[in-house]
Amino acid sequence: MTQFGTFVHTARRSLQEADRRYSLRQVAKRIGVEPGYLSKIERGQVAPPSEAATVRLAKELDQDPDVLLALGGKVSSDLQEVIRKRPRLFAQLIRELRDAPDQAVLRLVREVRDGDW
Amino acid sequence: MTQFGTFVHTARRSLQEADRRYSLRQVAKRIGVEPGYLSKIERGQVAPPSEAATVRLAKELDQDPDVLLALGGKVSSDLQEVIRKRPRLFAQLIRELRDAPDQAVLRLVREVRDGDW
DNA sequence: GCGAGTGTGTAGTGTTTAGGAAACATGACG
DNA sequence: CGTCATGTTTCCTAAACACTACACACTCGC
Repeated sequence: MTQFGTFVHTARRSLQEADRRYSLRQVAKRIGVEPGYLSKIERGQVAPPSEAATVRLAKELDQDPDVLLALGGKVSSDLQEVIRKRPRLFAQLIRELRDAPDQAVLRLVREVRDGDW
Repeated sequence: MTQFGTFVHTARRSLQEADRRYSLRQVAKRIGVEPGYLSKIERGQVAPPSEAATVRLAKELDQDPDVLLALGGKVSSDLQEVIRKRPRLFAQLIRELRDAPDQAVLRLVREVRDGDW
């Protein structure tokens, strides 16, 4: 999963260009990990961090946590909880949507948001 | 999660009543774990087993793997993969459906199955 | 009463996860 | 030159995960 490291590195670099508070060290400090660890993460030398750390990192870099978690091979635990509460229902829905085009999924989202149940 | 152990124990016992091939030892052997381990699982003395072992157990006991995984605090990795491929889309949909009644989710499932995209 | 089969208790094992500590090298600048 | 600040490297580890090995005790059928 070098995807993860590259993504983080690129995002941070881009912020750093405009604002030197986005050095590796300062970002590491703000999200509560050691600089050495963040360095290894960016270079893909270690596995992506825990869910909690990933979310802190995403927020710090102004990225979507769900996307960053996905790059790290994870799924947010609050989503998992929703599924676990009604496993048959959600398993069926999600498998059904595996090959559906984005459009179709989006339509469902809207349909639900307009709360017509 | 003693839910898990109790569920497994009950399911196995019920099968065992009619068919003595469903002793703890024989089931353990068929799903490829040590009897002592399965015993501890049923009594909640250890955490629920890995995803792979859970699925084998579910099939052996003629139960829905997704349900058993859920009882074990897990979500099937193939579902996770679907989500990880389009994290924003699925995160939004699932969160939107968190409080929706079963009826509403079911309607979506049918809607999608009737493939109207 | 003994052998087969049943479930259980204790102890220990290898692997993975999720990092921390500290030293090192580089470059920029005043 | 000295001294920041930057990123990197090496080494280490505590805890959780997912089990195995094996001895023990009980009971049922013959």
